[in-house]
Amino acid sequence: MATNQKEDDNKNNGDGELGLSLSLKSPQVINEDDKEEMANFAPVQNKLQRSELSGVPNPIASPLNRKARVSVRARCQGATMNDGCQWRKYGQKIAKGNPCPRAYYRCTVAPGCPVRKQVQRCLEDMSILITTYEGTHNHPLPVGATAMASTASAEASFMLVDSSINPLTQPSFASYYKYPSTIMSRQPSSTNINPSDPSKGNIGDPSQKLVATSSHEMGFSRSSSWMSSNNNASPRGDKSLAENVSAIALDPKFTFAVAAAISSLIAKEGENIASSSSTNNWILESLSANTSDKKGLRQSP
DNA sequence: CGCCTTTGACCCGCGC
DNA sequence: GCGCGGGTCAAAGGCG
Repeated sequence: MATNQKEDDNKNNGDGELGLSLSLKSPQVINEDDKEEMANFAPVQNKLQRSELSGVPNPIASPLNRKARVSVRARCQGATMNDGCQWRKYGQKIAKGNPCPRAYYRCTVAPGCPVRKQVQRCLEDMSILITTYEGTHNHPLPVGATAMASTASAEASFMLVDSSINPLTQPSFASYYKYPSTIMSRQPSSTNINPSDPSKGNIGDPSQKLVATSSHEMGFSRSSSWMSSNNNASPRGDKSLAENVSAIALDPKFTFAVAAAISSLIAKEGENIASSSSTNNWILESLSANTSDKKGLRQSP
């Protein structure tokens, strides 16, 4: 029931999450790593169009808004993650190849809100919940979500660097939102490349991981200074990337804060993001990638 | 009573 | 053209 569901969600807000994987995708360009996941959700685009045609009120629906999509992976024992929004379940299917049912939720915070989410357990690790948000909220986020979103966005301040943009010259995601405190760059997994040097060719490698540095702690229960693993830019310099990321990933608040943050950002600037992604493949890769083995989390299969 | 979940049916796109 | 699979609809029933 709804009450039980909410209780589960709340319960799982407090514990049980060990990490997450989060990605902001433009379905127009799909990396190899994302093929399977995107295959799982790709038909949504057409279905959303169909929904519009079938008379579902969707005052802000547009191709740009429809393409806003955020995928969040988090350890969660409950049926869903509580991200601060209200969701109504409108369907459930057992997808081929995954015995775990996929649940479909619609945002009910505001009537006609086009945002939907799909929730499915990871086949390879049943403790991981894959939540895919799609669409743009046409309403202010609830207090809880807004608080989490503002916390995460202001403190973590995600900057998306895509395959063709020079992070130093191109207005970034972070600059859109006027959160200048963070430097984020794609880091190659094996080579030592200074993110400030685009000539090194690190931009555009889909295998590269997005990492962020924050000028101060995120307000979570653990120190959450996000550091590049190899540029030694840390003002603290006393924690390895793995330790830092692990600390972040271990904090359940972070999971939901990030989810809410991205959702909020999309709500605010969905068109900006989408228009930017029309020429680029925006991908916010997992922050937990480096600790995925440890935590049992995996990147997109 | 209102809102929710459940669940079978239906619709549509895609591959063959 | 047909079958399959994913996504959505909507009726039915439950709960607070």
